[in-house]
Amino acid sequence: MSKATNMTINEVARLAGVSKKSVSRVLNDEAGVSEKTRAHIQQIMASVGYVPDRRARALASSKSLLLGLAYNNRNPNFVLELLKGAQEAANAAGYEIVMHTVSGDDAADELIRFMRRSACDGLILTPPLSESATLVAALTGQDWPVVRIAGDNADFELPQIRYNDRTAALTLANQLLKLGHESIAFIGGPMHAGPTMRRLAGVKDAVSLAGLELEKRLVRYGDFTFDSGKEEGAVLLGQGRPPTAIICANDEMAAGVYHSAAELGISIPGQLSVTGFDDSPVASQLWPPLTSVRQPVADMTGLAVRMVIDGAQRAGSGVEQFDAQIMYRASVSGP
Amino acid sequence: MSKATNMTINEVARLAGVSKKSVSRVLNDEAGVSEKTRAHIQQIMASVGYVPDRRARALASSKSLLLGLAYNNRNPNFVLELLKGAQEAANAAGYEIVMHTVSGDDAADELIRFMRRSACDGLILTPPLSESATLVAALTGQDWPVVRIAGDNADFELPQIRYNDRTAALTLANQLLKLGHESIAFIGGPMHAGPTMRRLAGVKDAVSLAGLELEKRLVRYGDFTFDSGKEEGAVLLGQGRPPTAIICANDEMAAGVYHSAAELGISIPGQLSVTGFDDSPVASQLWPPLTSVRQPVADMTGLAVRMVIDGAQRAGSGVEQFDAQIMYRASVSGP
DNA sequence: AGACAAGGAGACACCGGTGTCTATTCTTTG
DNA sequence: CAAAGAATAGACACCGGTGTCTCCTTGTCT
Repeated sequence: MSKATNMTINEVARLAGVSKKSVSRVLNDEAGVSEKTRAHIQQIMASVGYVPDRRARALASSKSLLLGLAYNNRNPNFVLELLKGAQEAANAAGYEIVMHTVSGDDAADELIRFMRRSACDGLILTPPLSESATLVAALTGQDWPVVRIAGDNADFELPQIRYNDRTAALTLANQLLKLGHESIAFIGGPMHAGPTMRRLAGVKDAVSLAGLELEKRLVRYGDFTFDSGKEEGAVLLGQGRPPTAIICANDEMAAGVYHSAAELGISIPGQLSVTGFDDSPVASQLWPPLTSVRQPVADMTGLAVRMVIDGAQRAGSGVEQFDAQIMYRASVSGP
Repeated sequence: MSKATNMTINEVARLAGVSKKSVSRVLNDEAGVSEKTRAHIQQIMASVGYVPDRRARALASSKSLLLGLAYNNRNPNFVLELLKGAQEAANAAGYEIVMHTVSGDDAADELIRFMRRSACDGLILTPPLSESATLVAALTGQDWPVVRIAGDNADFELPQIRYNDRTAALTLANQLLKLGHESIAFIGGPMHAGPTMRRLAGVKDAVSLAGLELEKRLVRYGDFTFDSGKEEGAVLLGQGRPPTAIICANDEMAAGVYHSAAELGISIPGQLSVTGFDDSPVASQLWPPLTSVRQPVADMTGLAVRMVIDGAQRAGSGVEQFDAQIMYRASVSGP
């Protein structure tokens, strides 16, 4: 309803009968203004609906109050969860979020150019971008703060928000073992990729602890797409001794496994238990609903935003750990 | 790799042996500089890697080179498609996209405050926000350009990018009729909501044209969620004379119908044809793959961005129409 | 050759705040 | 009660560009 008022700090100062510097002090919660004067100025500002000009503040203080959020993830739910957490935390602190999709080959160059163009005050790197060693190296030592959200425990110098998918995979596999599964398969994303390796490692941990061995023939690699899950699922289920449980590195691939199982007439969870990662909406929509690993994504970006704003550039300083939650659903039962 | 250089326009001007105003002219493609001087200045700028300070430009020109993208849509794929198209077009023009999720009740107030805080140069309204008459009214006449992306043909004063889901629904229903279906059902989102009403109208159009009638008992309303689709699907399929085809107003609800059909032992497409809207990834992942209506979302936001940048505020000026494409898949066959 | 028009380039104020330094006022203390 | 010190407020330059106005070239026409 209210139209823009276009007040300037000078007019407010004149109305309040003080200098514009005093108004500025009140705006920025600086010391050096008596309580009485401060209250008076605040009252004037409120009554005329004064909103300071972001552009002028940006120039004078060399802070743009913008934060960059870089992503190249293919999972839309994941990305929007990231955005949601970031936006809430940013707005609460008077910042705005500028999204940037990394699409080219040279992510480092692209992001550096983005940061210069946009004049963002800091950058939040999300997976899988955040797990590229070369990218992280290139962004270390730039003159703006960067926080990584990543699952690895690499000893980079950038502050990190870490989620522990290895432990989550271990817990998940343990649960399957406890139910009596002895033939557990794993479908990862691209081989050597961080998430794939961590989740595979977690499964291996659990199987080893149970005194069993993860058979090579039961470890397959897709590319996180539905089709690849379907394909690798078909390979696994078409074997002589098919597994009784398949742990997939994301929900899309698990959905693909559902398809393959249906085509082969294999019932879930009767003959086959299936699990996923990410707890995306599709997990609840599959039939039977898919057991999946849920990461507190929005909380993580929220913290990342606060860390960037605090200028958390102190080297190697922060590795904040977040734990995953396993959403048990009907896609899992005893063999 | 390259570190920030922090050149100022003054230094560039000194290096080039011209006034800073001339550099500014070159930066902004203004007239008043001879080709020779222009080339010289450009060469200097390139050689020192000069990037003008966005903050200073913003203050001096009262343009922030930021565009707001407001959304409250629940479909992540849709939102990211919007973002993708917007970002590409914006970056090409030197702009950045600031995302804003509308979450509160008073969208108008929230957006006006957002625009003032963020100092964006313009706003893109996406559905369903863009179809709220009160919101559109409140945003009309503000001192920044707004472009609506919406399916209605309301005669608002704001420029609009229009997608035609009514016609798409008509075409879809026609196809089903042609296949021999005489008992077609419809599951919409909330009653009275724009998309629901338009899609329903399209279906009604087709049925009427075929000399048939859309039975009241075969029109149901959900809320665009998987669960509601499942529920309304169960109602439709549990009736005495169940429909042989169900048109759903989005893919999520269609997925719900799949569940209900499976529980009742009804085969798709053998005994029941199902269609959705949005062509979200889930459409290809359902079994059998779902026939769905695809809107060129990214193209629409791309155009929206260009219109906002052009300051397309000339009242009632633009209604640009985009046509939908129907992705025919195996979920449809003759009865 | 002289006068005039048109285009190219520069000087300078200005956008709306913040940073720094100085002047004033109010306390506190010997 | 005077002097010293702290707290408060203001003056003014400055951030790095753009807008406006003026001046100086250069070319053209009579």
